[in-house]
Amino acid sequence: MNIENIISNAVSRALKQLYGADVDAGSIAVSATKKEFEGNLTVVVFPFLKASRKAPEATACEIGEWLVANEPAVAATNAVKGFLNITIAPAFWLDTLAAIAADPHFGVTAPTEDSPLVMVEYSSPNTNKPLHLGHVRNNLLGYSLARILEANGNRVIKTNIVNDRGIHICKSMLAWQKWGEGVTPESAGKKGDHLIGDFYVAFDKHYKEELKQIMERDGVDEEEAARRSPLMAEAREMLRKWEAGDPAVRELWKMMNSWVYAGFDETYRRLGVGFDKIYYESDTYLEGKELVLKGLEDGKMYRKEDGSVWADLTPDGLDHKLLLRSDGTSVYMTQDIGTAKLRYRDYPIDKMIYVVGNEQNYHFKVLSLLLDRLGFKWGKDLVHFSYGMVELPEGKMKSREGTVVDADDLMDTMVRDASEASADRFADMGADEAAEVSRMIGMGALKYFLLKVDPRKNMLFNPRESIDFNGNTGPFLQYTYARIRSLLRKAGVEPQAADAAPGVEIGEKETAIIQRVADMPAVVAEAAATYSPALIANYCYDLAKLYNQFYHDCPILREENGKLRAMRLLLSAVVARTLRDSASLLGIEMPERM
RNA sequence: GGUCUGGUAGCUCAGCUGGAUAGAGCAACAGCCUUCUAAGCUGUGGGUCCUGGGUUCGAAUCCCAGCCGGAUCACCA
Repeated sequence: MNIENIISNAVSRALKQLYGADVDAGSIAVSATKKEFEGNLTVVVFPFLKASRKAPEATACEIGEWLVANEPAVAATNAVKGFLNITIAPAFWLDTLAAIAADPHFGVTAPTEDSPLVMVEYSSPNTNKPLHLGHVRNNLLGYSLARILEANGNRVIKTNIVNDRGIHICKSMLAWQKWGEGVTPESAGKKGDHLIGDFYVAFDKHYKEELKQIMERDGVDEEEAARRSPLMAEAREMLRKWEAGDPAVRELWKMMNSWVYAGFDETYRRLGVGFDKIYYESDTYLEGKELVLKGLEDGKMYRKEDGSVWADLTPDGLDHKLLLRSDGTSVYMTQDIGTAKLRYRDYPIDKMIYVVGNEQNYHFKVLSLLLDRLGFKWGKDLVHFSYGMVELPEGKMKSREGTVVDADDLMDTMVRDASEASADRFADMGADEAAEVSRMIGMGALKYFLLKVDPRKNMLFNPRESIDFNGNTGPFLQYTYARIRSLLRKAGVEPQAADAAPGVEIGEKETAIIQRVADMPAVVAEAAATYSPALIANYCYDLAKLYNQFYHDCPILREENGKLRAMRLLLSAVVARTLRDSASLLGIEMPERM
């Protein structure tokens, strides 16, 4: 049981004995004491005034006296207005430190067979272009979220739905046939996803030119020109052939997609993300139709006179939603229903989380209602983990204007900058280790930068700032870790839980750190409940900052009191481990040296 | 226009289940490396928490209205 609970329980008992009031311990607010006041924890007594029928300060004093007399963990209290500040007994902090040190999995709850089965969908790329900065945010959020849920005792399946079919793929294929037949990633010396992306851009360029010519030649507007475009007609014809299973088209499609997947795999590997199960839209896009037709039969949908099928969502405050076109083909929503069906067939999931940008908020609101209507037990409370766009200082990312930040280029830049900024520090390392540490730092900087901000907000990605390794950054966490590891190496002993010996003098800084470390399970639980990697990031930063302050003021290796030195080493080791474990929930790796 | 979402220091962001004098980082300025890693630490300056009402012992936080920004409202995905 953590200290907050001990205190709130004790206060609850105090209220019962002193005033005969029944106050649920869970409703008593216990928070960290502000640093300008004395104490570790603070209880706000204003809510108890009705029961005590006394002034705030008098009530706080009475409860404080009761706590000192009856709760061993409480060493002293002081009351300021309606705030009861509580100083926890040093022995309690030492016990806490020892207990944390003795538990190798502190802060992490392992899932069991009965744990909820949660599926997290993230990444979900199109196969016509390489991943960009927006995908990076998506991937890091999705992966981190999965880690956090796992650390909080859920069974998690990470999944990816690859959008591998459609008109956009055909554009790339057509462009390859027209302007690059025979070119392969090997012959071009390019990652497959980048190569395909180039052809997609080439299509767009030619298409734009063609539109302009048609508009001038025929004197029509853009919309009409698009209808007359031979290029677009060819692309559509290719899509038709693909859907009909034309062997040549399917063969080309397979080959080009395989190039793209090889490229994606490399990007995923560098990002440090992965999946347990990948779905391909080409396998799932027909699946939803059946469910929709079944729903139609059961009267959950309706058919218009042109043959199209709709869902009436007006009872839920939304609109009517198209599910099958008049020609019987499915739309995006229907495909997502189909994907849900396959997933549920494959796994008996209890909860589904979709990591998808906030431009699709409406889509997922509708999907939730429809899945619920169609009988998926997790439909009603599926989670759309919605995140905002990443903007650049120059404005929005627009692929057409070439202001997209490519994921691979970005990672290259981060690692290169880390390497350059660290060249002097790494002088005593071998080339391999220096490269590996640079990689961890560059990636750590990127991951922390993108994960520390509230996901649902649009964020500003400032390339210059992100490679500044000062301040509230990933490298700061890594630096703190590496420094502690170095300290422990120099100490030459592995600290033991028993080093938190009774009677050791323990200062304010140490207790503040133990208090923060002890928070980790609660922080993980809250991050899991609120789907918030940012919470973990801020926790890591807090802890690292506390430790750095401690480090500068309190000698460790030079401490002459053996017990005190051992305790501080133990504390350092515990901080290092907590930093490593919590940062790993963000996918951030910790170097032993830097 | 409807719906959703955001507005906190010059900039980037925390804090939001109501609690004490609203916090970090960057940028600026001033200190601290013969001592465990200075990618650090300490200090100074910097605020109409968008505005106006309401709820109450107490509001950045909750409610209502308004202003500003973003997203969305396709037989696209």
